[in-house]
Amino acid sequence: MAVAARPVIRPIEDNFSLKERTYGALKEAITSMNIYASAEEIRLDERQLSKDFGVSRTPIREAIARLQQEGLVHIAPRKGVFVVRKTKAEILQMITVWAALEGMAARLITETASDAEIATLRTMFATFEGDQVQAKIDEYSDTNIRFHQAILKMSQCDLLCEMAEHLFLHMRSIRMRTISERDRADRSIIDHMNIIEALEARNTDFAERLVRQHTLDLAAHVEENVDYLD
Amino acid sequence: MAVAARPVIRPIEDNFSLKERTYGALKEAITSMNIYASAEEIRLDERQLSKDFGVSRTPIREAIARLQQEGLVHIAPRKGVFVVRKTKAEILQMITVWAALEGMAARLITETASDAEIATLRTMFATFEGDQVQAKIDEYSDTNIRFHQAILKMSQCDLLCEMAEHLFLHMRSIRMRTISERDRADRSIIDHMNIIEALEARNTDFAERLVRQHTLDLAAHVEENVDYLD
DNA sequence: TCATGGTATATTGTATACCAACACCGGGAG
DNA sequence: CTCCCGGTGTTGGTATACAATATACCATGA
Repeated sequence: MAVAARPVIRPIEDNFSLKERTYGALKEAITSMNIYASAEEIRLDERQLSKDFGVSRTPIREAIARLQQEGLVHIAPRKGVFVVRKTKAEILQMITVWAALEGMAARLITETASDAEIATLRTMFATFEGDQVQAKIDEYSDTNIRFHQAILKMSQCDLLCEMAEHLFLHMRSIRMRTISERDRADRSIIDHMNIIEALEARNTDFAERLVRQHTLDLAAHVEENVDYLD
Repeated sequence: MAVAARPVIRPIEDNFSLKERTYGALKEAITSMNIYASAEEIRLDERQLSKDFGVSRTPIREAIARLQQEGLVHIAPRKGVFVVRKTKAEILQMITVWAALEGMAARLITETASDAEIATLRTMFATFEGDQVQAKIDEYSDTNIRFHQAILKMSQCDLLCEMAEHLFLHMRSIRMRTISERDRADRSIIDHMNIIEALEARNTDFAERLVRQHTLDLAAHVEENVDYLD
């Protein structure tokens, strides 16, 4: 059968509104910058942004309103819009909540995920056999993050994933590298393997406990070693 | 002594901007209405709201942008803004996350709260001695909600509290009354007492497990009995 | 009668002008 | 030298005009 002369299947690439694009651009800019590098507050000038983006202030303001709701910026009436700096206490709370979310994700995985899915977790660490971890410390850092995101995703609970992602967004500006440092990497990979084993064994309570404790250990580490906050 | 000619005491309560007040008003309106009463979508008309509130569209739009970010409304470009209706699956996910959060709260309570604080939980149920529960079913429903909020608050973790509150906001429109029905009230109060005991005993793991299971039981109940969603 | 295309209208998206409030700075008085 | 006060500029807040587009309705022709 001949193919009909249909013009073309054009899904019409997303016509994002200016508000949407401005929101995305600002969010990206904020999360990718190191907020804690300079001591002084970082201010967003509506009119300046308006010129930079080449749009009017209206979409800028709506984007800022959303960023405010998201907790990324603080609007000081008649003074300016400022990027919020999380306090150490707030970071610790975020990690605590993260521990709760990821722990629940682990539970769900033991109940619903397939063996094949769980098996994919092992492959993530295939390149870190033996003592390769120290050598590929940067690469491991990325893998580390992807591992935790994989756990969340595998839970099949979109909300869980979304909320954890949101928390992670706020922590991106803090250099995660310094958090999972060399001396922690070895311990980390052991934890991960134990977690995978618990998942494979469908040991719900144990898997949750391991995941929770692993994340709470991070909190303790931050509590003790991170000092460039506040 | 004559009263000085002070202009007025005015605590200047309305230091809130129009955007802020519009946001609050819309949020209150949305959460207090029963979204699922009618089958058709509920639309918010900017111009209508503009007239109702007596302000221009700008603050309305900024408030709507925030509500969108919060997940309460959906903006369909050039078509209108609509109050989002949560699906049953989304509700179940919210309850699941809630279980994780409140479980973690219970953990924290066993580690940091004072005996006196924990004791206050008992007083909440003082008026429901014996079989009073069935008689005061409505009142118990409120107490039930306050109990869970008290747990979150007592955890001393503001973020935990805030995120749970946010989840609760989305569920308010669903009649919680029907969720904690007569036949569940008895079981509920038993669970609560067990939870309090575990907290008092500082039994971290057990308290968490009881709290988590109590909430997951709710999820199972919703799964089975709630059918006015979707 | 039905399909098709144009058009009117309604609704949000965007730009811009103006306003009110606050910060900042400089000068004068003590 | 310090402190107060007022002018002035900057900034977010608000209103409104205009543009773009989705939708419904209607006319027209097969």
